Amino acid sequence: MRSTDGTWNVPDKPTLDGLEATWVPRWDEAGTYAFDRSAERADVYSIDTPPPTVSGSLHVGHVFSYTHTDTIARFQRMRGKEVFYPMGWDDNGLPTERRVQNYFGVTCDPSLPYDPDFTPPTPVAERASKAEREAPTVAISRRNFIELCGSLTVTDEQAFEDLWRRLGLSVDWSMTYATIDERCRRASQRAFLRNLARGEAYQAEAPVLWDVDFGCAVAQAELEDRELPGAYHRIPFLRSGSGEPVHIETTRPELIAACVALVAHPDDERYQPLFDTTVTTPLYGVEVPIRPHHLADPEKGSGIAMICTFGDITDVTWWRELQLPTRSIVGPNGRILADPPEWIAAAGDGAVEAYAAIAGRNMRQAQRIVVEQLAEAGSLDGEPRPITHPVKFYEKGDRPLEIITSRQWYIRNGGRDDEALRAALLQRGTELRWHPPHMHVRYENWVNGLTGDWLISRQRYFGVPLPLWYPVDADGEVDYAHPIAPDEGSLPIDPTSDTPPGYADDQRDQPGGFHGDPDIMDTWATSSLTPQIACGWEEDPDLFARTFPMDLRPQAHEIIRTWLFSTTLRAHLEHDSLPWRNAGISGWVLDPDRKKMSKSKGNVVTPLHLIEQYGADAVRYWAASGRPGTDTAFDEGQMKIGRRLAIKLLNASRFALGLGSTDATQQAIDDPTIISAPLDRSMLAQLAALADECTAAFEGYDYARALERTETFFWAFCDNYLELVKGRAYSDDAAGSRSAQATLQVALSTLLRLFAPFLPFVTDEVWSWWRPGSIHRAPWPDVHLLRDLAGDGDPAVYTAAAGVLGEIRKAKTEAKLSLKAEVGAVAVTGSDAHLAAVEAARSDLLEAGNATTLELITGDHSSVAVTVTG
RNA sequence: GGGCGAUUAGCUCAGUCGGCUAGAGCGCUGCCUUCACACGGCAGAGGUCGAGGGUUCGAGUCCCCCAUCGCCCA
Repeated sequence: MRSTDGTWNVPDKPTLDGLEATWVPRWDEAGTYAFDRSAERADVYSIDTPPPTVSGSLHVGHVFSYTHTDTIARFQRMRGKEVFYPMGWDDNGLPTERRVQNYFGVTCDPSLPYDPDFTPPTPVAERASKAEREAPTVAISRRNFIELCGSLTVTDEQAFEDLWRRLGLSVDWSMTYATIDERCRRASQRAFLRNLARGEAYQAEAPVLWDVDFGCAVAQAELEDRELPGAYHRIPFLRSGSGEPVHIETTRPELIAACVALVAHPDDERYQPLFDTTVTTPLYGVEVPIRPHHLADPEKGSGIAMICTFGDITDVTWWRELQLPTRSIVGPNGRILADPPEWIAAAGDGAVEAYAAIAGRNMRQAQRIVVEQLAEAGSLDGEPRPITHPVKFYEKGDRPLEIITSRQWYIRNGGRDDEALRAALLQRGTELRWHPPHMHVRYENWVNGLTGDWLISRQRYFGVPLPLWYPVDADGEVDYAHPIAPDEGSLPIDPTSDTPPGYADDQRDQPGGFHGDPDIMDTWATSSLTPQIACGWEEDPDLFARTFPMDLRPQAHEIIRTWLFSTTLRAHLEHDSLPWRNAGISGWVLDPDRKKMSKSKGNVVTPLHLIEQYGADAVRYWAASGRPGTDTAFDEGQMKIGRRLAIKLLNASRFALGLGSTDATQQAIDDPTIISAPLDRSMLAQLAALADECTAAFEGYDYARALERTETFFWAFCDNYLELVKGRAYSDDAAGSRSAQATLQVALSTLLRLFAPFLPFVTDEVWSWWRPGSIHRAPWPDVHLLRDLAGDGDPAVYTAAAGVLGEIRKAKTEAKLSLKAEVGAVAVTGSDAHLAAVEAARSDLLEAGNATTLELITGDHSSVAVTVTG
């Protein structure tokens, strides 16, 4: 406990128990981590913390990466930087919608009116009977749904904050934001409107990847490939005139009705004669041309492919580049359109009849039916040939994506036709300092692989609304070409409830009135602005000037393509700068089978019980042992070691400080000759080297190295230095004792501060026994001061003495004796330099080894002979 | 298919500019207790550094190639 009268207060029986409960509130009350916004930019270190998704539970993967960042934050703070370290919550978007749906058993129906007296249903998990738990979901209005999302996230966020505090994150909790809060909605809408004004945002009626279950467009960054079984169906198309068959092979026969052309490679001699002739589709008899295109793969299937609008993204390329017509048959619900489209109707009754069989069916049903129809018509050549192929999915989705044509909003990202922008973004990637450096490659891969602009509109509810209205003409048609934007001063707005300037509310969706855009923006469209949001862009120019561009973006590697890239893009467009100078990329936590921990695999470990069992410092120790960018196995064994280290710190500190409550540190600073013993000076010289190394490691974002070196030094310090000076420290030799005490205090103070970024609880606890203030606001060890105190100290003395002491211990252990057993003669053979180093620690060695004589023999080889007398 | 990373003791990992006999912790084995520490300490055993080739006086480290695993991209 902290002394109040200047005396030390070293407990007899120090313990780790209850440290979190003591220190979390104490740091809070003292404002230990509060950001001082009067600091100049050069003295600020600002961190763009990843806002965790609050709809899920925290797992050890979060603890892992957030601890890495916290060690950097604490190092920078001790180095004298004013650390700007806010936390955010990502509550915006689909994960929250799903959680609310499942938690309360509700669904959103935008056609329902708002119910101001709405009472949320009892959470499903709290319902008394099975029947109640299995009751049908309750449909509620969009606004009620959004309010419910808001209330649940508040609860979730509090639980997250409590855990983060308990883990010891040195966040300034007064600056927390949430991606759905008013400030974020305003920033997100403002940034979009600026993109729009500069021509960086645009809308287009175009084919988009579409999740049929969510009824929502999906961006390239949200895709993932999954290997699925499929089958090549070999199907003849008949040449117009001759009726000669041309066989195509397709995995999607159900889309024949959407076929607009066949395509083969221009160099493919088999098909060259057919180019610009036509064939008719089976079942429907629609005439389509055969066209050449270099993307047709002669090796694949029969080498000639059917182009449908749209079966996959290659179809979209062909459709665009060959300027083919659009013949869509799939609706937004993932089912075949109910009414026969015009080109089918025009092809005659047979076509309409064939189409009617699949109208309204889902893709799986439609395929089965079409295959049967083809077989009956003799239009299926052989059995379907099973294959496994990659299919595009929404990363959170359950069924393959379809491609449908719809009006959506985009932000230019260099992926479509703007090579200058792409080059500029690649350049930003080289300006950013990556830790570890090889992560830069992932960014380059992604930017180089972009195939289109960023689709930001989403047909969902809980998110930041697109801040636009559209005029409705006299015929009641919405005029999308002339969007109406709000003034920045009125943000944030919801166009489905707010009225545009110059209109009255009763003109909503009326001829001559307006229509509010019902879409929301991609969650990344808000998350990509976390530096601007955290730093107070356009709302607090003073704060912004002191914190932006930020110093560090910590994040995991799998979201380089989404979060890191989109943030870089937004800052480039808005500020013509990088959003931060450094990117610190954490690896993943793997389970013992080296699989990534994820909810879907069911192998996640939640952290709370680990903190309870081992202590926050121990859990942090495990996390900080994982090097930047390196995947690390979850290992409770490491936490046990961390806990042991923390206990060792308590006990070693108790010893070092238990010799007397005199501040020998200041005395030594005033008069460095107080530290007179060669061993003491030697150890301090090595300690200075350690501090140097740790500083360099932290400056290179290699916290793990700093921890490892400090730990190794400390353990040897306990085994060797403490044992060597113990006798002298307790002895009547006033000068020797004083030298030992001063050295112990300097060393302890230094080691505690080197450990402080990793073990914030135990180090502040020990600090409080004898030092004023928090260790976390104490200065990082001053290497120059340590070197001054070490004076002419020769590092070899400590090393040599530790070596001889080790040999004495070994001899006693091998003789199965207590380490306190008496030893007769110790004879050290070695070079003159080595012997001189041993000689310098003679009396400490005799005392620590409980030996009677120490003989030094010059020789070519080093050895130590110990005569155990018993 | 292209790229990045990894491969060192039973396990988890260090190994910085190429330089003594390749290190640590865990686990295992043995020993030592009360004067900092049994929530402990000390010591011991344990390795063809994934395979092969090359450069070099000298390679875990640099180069080439291969294998396996993971990830990113197509």
